Amino acid sequence: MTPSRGSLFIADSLIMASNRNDYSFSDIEPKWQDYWARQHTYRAEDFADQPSFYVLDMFPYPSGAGLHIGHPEGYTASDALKRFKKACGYNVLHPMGWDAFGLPTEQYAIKTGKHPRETTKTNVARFTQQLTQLGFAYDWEREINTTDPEYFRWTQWIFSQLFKKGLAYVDEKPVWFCPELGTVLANEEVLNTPEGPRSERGNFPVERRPIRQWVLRITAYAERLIAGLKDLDWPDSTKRLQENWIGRSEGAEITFEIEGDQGQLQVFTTRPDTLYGATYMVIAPEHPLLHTITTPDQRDAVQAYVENAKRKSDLERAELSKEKSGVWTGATATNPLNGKSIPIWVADYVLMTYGTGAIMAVPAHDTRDFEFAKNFNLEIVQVIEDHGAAKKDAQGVLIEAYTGPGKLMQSGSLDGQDSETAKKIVIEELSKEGRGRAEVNYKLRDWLFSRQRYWGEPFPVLWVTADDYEKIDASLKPSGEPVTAKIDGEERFALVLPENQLPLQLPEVESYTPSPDGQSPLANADDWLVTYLDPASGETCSEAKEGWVKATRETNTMPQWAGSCWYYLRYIDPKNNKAPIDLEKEKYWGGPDLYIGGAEHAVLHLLYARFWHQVLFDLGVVSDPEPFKKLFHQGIILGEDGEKMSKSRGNVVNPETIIESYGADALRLYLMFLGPLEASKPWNTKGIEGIARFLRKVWRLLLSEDGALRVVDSAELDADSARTLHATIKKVTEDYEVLSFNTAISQMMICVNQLSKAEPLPRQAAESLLQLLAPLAPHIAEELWERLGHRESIAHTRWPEHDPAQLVQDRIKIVFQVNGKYRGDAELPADIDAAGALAAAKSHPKVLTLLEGKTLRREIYVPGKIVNLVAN
RNA sequence: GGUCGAGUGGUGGAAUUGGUAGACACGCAAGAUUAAGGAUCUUGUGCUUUAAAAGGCGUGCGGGUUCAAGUCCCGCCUUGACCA
Repeated sequence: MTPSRGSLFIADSLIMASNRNDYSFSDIEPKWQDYWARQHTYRAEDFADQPSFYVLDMFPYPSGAGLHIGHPEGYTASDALKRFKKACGYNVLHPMGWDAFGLPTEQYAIKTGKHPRETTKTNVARFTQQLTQLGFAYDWEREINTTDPEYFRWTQWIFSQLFKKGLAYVDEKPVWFCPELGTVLANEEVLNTPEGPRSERGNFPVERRPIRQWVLRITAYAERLIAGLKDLDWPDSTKRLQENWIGRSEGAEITFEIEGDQGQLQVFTTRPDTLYGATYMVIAPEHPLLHTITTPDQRDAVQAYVENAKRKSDLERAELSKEKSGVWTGATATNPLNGKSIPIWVADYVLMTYGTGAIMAVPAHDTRDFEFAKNFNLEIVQVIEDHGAAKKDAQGVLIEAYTGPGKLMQSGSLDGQDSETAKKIVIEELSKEGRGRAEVNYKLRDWLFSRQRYWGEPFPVLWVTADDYEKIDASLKPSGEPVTAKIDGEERFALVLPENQLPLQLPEVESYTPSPDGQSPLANADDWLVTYLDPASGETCSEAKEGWVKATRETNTMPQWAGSCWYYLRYIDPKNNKAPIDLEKEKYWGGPDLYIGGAEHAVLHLLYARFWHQVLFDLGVVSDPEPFKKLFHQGIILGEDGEKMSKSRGNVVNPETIIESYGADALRLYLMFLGPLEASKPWNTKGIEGIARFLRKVWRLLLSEDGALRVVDSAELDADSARTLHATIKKVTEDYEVLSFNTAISQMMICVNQLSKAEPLPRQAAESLLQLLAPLAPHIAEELWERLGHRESIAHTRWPEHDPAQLVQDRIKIVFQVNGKYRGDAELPADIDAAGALAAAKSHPKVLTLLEGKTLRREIYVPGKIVNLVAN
């Protein structure tokens, strides 16, 4: 294996020669990466007697493509912050893990037959290597992987808790199904495109199909999810987004009698004050009462209309700009306030999934109702005064809905009331008669929680017959109503596996391909599918036993969101095999002090995780109802052309090639130097030269070309350099705290430029500079630190503090303005008074000429800054 | 259509309790050094009038407040994100 001693020796000495004196990042970087890993430099210690700081990144999906340049952006910020906080004396927790269930791996398995487990392993190894190469020093002892049975065991456990609390149920509503992907999708995973509804992943057409689904009752937490937002330190835009997504609206549920004794119709409205203006009603094509109320002569038209509506998406149907369609059902209802008879129409702009699936239409004051009424010549009655604000034609007829404020009119006894008061009166009157009540409605729908896929967490659920269900111990059942479903045409009851039966592992299957009818690949794993169960303990066995009951397993798997809903908790206690997390550890670390991740997860992941966390809080698993107190969205790195990086555009920048040419430190610094962390900014490969120069300057600042140290132990820094150094310590410290890395780097550049003029360079100054640089460029900082003679890592040194006394200047520049324009300046004593400053200004030659022949009207002196002389 | 955000040199971006706009970089130009350089160093670089000195104009557009506005207020334009 070894060729010959001689040749090796020569090669070594050659490397050494280039290595000693030049900044050779390719030698330095692996050395320190290895050091941090072996020394466990950034190990987080439970219960250490220091303040804790937990910084969390959104963990990646380990795709086959490896890291792209977007990953290191946020990860550099968190790595730098972690190193900074540690130097400031915090016990830091900065973990990393893998959101490894998911479609691409499974697609790859379908194509190649390779088990997703194997692909995941390969991809994780690649990602780990790439992250290490970037100098990210995680506490790898806390690494988690959502596909690890020891992890998803607790994901399943959390699902069981949801099930037992009655927060999980099975439904067979129409859901989005994507034939291409072979799975159903959540509303959030479907995009509204000009070609109709498409899957977010892959942009394939999707359609509505009724399929048996697991659904989580997130709507039960809608109120708390809105209320909890208030105190979070999140970007306002993200909070607003979640708020809109939950879509709370206050209003009333009102009961209309259907004429001809056909029962009642419930509607939800946010404008009960406009009830007198309700001139017709609309029910959704899916409304259960539609067929009962439709009159025989309208039946065919209604039937045809309903068929047509099935093909449209909710978004398509709700589109404002679209021409409204609809058909009269032949039925009429009675307006509960004025007893007027109004027609009931069916129209697809009313959605079954929102409110009650029926509305009272007030065309005068609702845009969509107005368009509909115009289209079908329905009566329009204005009941809110507009005082000339509404658009009307020459005859004084409304030409569009008036949605503004105003007092009531044409509303009987309510005339003259303002809307808000009228709402209350109407609700009060109706509820007295039992025809209505105040009601809060949410746009948020329950969370469709199952996928017909292989590569996901199996549900810890068994289906049994009604008779057998009776025998099952209550601890395996939901607290409220049983969860039932028709499976193969027969009614079955759901129960969950007991904790000691978890994790429920995925079976080995021959094919990962889902069947075109929406059946999961798990449905073909016969041995796994059927099991026998002890009704008392929930223990299972593949053989039938005396007194045990036969059960079939749930064949759906959980969506990718499941694992990411609670991973931030598991980092705190990754090896716990008694509970998802130990409460004492949870209390010690608290939630993440900072969560850094892209804004694209503003509604999905962040809302789901908050929901689970609230449930875990109710269960006593965690001590705080909110998981992420502080959130930061990094912007995205665009391609050099200013467009989003994508393979098809060919503008993708690969971090590995940048590291090869410039090193990880340069890449890290440059990513942070590009602009504010939160901004989207274009990559520019040329710009990294400036950073590379900066790093070489730092190297040369401390080491001369022959490799000798340039620092002098006992030297004093000149006043200018000292001021710059201390100003830099101050600014960099403040900037790191708020993630303003771009300005911190500028300041360090200024400092290096200044210090390179200082001769000799005191050791103290050089060391402070390295400490400031270390969070962002840790490799070069460690290397130079070592060459300065230190035996211990720079990570263990205490963060430098600036000396305010060094910042004080005895002479300062005062700017002179005449009539608000700069005309000169002067160095004046810092403590100069107004009279002195004004006198200095007035004696400045240029100021003198400008004031000549003019009368001085006003003199302004802003202490330490500016003199403005107003004259004409 | 609505909501929110953003418009600053050739480029990325600094600067907001209102106080010299363009820090720091990239790029470009000139020079030095070098066998060479995609290395290093120095100088210059918002636009414009001018030989120069010295001016004028400048933060999307138009108004306003103020001694003073990139920063505050009003209206508009463009653009991005999200929602409908």
